[in-house]
Amino acid sequence: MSLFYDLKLKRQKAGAEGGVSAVTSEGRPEGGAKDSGYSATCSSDSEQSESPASSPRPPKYQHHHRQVDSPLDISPTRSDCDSLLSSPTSCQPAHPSVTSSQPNFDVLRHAQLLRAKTMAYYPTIYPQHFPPEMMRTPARLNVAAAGGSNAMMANVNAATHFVGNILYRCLVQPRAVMEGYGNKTEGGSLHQGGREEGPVNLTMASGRQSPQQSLRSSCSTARRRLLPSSSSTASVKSDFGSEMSLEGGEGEEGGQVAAMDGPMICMICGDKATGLHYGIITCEGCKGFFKRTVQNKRVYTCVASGGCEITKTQRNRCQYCRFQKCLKQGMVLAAVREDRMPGGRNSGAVYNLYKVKYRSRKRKNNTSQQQGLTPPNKQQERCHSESKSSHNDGRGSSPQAKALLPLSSPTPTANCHTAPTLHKSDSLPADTALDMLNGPEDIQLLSRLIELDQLEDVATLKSMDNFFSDTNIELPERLRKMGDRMVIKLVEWTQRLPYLSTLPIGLLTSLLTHRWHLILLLSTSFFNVQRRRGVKRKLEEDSEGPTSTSDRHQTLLTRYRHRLDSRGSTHSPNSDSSDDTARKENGGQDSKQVPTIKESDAEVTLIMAAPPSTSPADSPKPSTVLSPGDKSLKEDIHDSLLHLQFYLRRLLGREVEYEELEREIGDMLRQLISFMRHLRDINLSAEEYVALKVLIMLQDGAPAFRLYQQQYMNALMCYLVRQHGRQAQQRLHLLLNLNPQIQLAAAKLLQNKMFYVPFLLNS
DNA sequence: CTTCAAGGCCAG
DNA sequence: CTGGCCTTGAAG
Ligand SMILES: [Zn+2]
Ligand SMILES: [Zn+2]
Repeated sequence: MSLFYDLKLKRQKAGAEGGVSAVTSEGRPEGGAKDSGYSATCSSDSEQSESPASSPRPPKYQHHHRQVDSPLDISPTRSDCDSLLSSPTSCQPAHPSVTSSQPNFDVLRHAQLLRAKTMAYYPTIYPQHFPPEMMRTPARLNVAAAGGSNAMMANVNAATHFVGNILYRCLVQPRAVMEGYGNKTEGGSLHQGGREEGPVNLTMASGRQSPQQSLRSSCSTARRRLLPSSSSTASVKSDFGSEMSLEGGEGEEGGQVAAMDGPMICMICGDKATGLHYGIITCEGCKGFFKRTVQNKRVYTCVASGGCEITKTQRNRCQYCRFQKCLKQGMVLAAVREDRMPGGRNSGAVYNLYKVKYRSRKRKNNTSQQQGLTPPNKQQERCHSESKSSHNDGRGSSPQAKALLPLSSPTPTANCHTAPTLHKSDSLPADTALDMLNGPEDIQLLSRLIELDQLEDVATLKSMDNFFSDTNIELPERLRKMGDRMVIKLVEWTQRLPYLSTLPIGLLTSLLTHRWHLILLLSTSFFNVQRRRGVKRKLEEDSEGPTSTSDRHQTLLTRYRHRLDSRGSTHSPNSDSSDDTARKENGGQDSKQVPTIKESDAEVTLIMAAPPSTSPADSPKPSTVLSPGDKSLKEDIHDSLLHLQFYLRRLLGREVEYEELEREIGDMLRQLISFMRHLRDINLSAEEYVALKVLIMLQDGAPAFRLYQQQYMNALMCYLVRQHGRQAQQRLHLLLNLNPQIQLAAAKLLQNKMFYVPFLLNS
């Protein structure tokens, strides 16, 4: 097994509690498997450990002369750069191990799968944009092919060079870039004008921050604590209930849906079933397996190709495939209670997701009158007893409307669990194709994204430990190195992205060219927030025992909400934000949600695609309540200024006046800090962060990317549904709202030639 | 009071 | 980690 798996195993052991753990089949203790040979089906070819992608050659940057017009400008001069370009080490990844990560088989498989499917529906897309050879050769294979420099490597070099050129120039010479490339891009190049200003009034909340000067962030854990942003998602009342109830997942293959004969058969493994569990009929084992997986947020990997057969005797051979089957068969994630409250019945919202209802479990006629032309061959247990039909009707109209929108948010539920199902009847075949592509894999997509993000060390300058200390090297050189690393990281990152990794690197490069600033801003901001969180948490842990009353309190609160929820109570105790624990752990998420509950998909799309200059005004902001944050914001800015002052002094080797600094970048910093604070306040999770990043990169691009965008959007939505239940849509809206803010802040950074600032803040 | 799905327990 | 068995507790 390659390094890839070894790492995962270690992680599993290490981060047992709380965080998402990734495990492979091998991850299990031998003893666990009933039959020792469980690797029979899954073993497959082990990965040939590939050597880290040989580092791309340093790009040759060309610069335009420019004069240093600001005392804070630390851009290198042309001569500086040119003379340094030849440095052979400049582009060597600091951590070779990092670069060796490659998409695993699943990724490739999915990508290929998707490719195949999309090709079927869009016969014109690929030939047009992607040369066949490119499509046929997954990046990973190229790398593995080792051999000398192959075509792949050449591509990487080219891409690195290209993007690097631009990125570097943006970093140090934003003006040139803006003028040179700014307008030639179709989609979202930085909008020159960035004269926006204020509309980004996100602030709020209390909280003090401490500008950590010490870089103690543990970089290795790219997937830090994924802990669910807020454990109490069960807020009461929300008209979302019905919205969410999806299209009663048309059944697709019902697997061995026992003919209902005497003994019930597990729909997952065929073992003797003990009843309805999480939406379908399963055995005790599959029930427990599903519960543990969801509760512990475990992520598996199939060592084979993801097609392992799940039977009573083999079900323990591959957790990945077992879980996939669970999802495919319709087990409902939301049925696993976050508050762990036993007994009772699930709320209607969850119940509506069930494929099989408690009641009419015995008679499972199959008269689906839906529009779904799903082959009703295999009868699914579905009872259209009560409300179900009404839900379907309700949403029936929406799909049409959003069909044409590029960024329409997916329907909350169904996509997560049911594969091909859904309405194929609706208009465009295109959308049908999209739906077809949504498999249960969605659930794990985000986890995978987190794993392969690996941008933390760049965003925090972690990998540039000698960035400040190494005074032997000229500042320009160090800056250039930083730029190099960023470029390489970004390019590599795009190549690791599921689905996208098979695209010609030229396309990815093109995307990056137009979006790198947004991606970097989001990344740096996210990790900045992450670090503060980490520090804060640490302080808290140090001061108080592990599980104290606060935990219990939290649980109780959650339970309370859960109860109310299931009862359909109408009065919402949103005001309970006064509760200490609620505010602390929850970040006030619930109470902060804006009333704009049902945003039409159209609006969502608008927000996502809207240029910074216009969107801020119309997009509903999470207008925060109290504004004790005002003072805090000032403090934050002040701290950041001090922080920057400190580092700039080190970098420049001379004193920097605080006032001067404030004058120069105060404005921009205010915007940047506001954005970071906003991220903190909404408690952006790692999953949301990675998903958002990809979505931003793909936004309003070529139509060919819509499919991919939809993929990621669905994955995000699945995650949100799982985390926020009925408030998923609101959450999505909140997240998409970040886009214009990001564009504003990023544009401002470029405009002021201060793109290095967020990096320094993280150092 | 009976159902029965959810969570918990804990040998294996 | 698994999964058989037990306790819960809203719904009927
Ligand atoms: Zn089973
Ligand atoms: Zn498998």
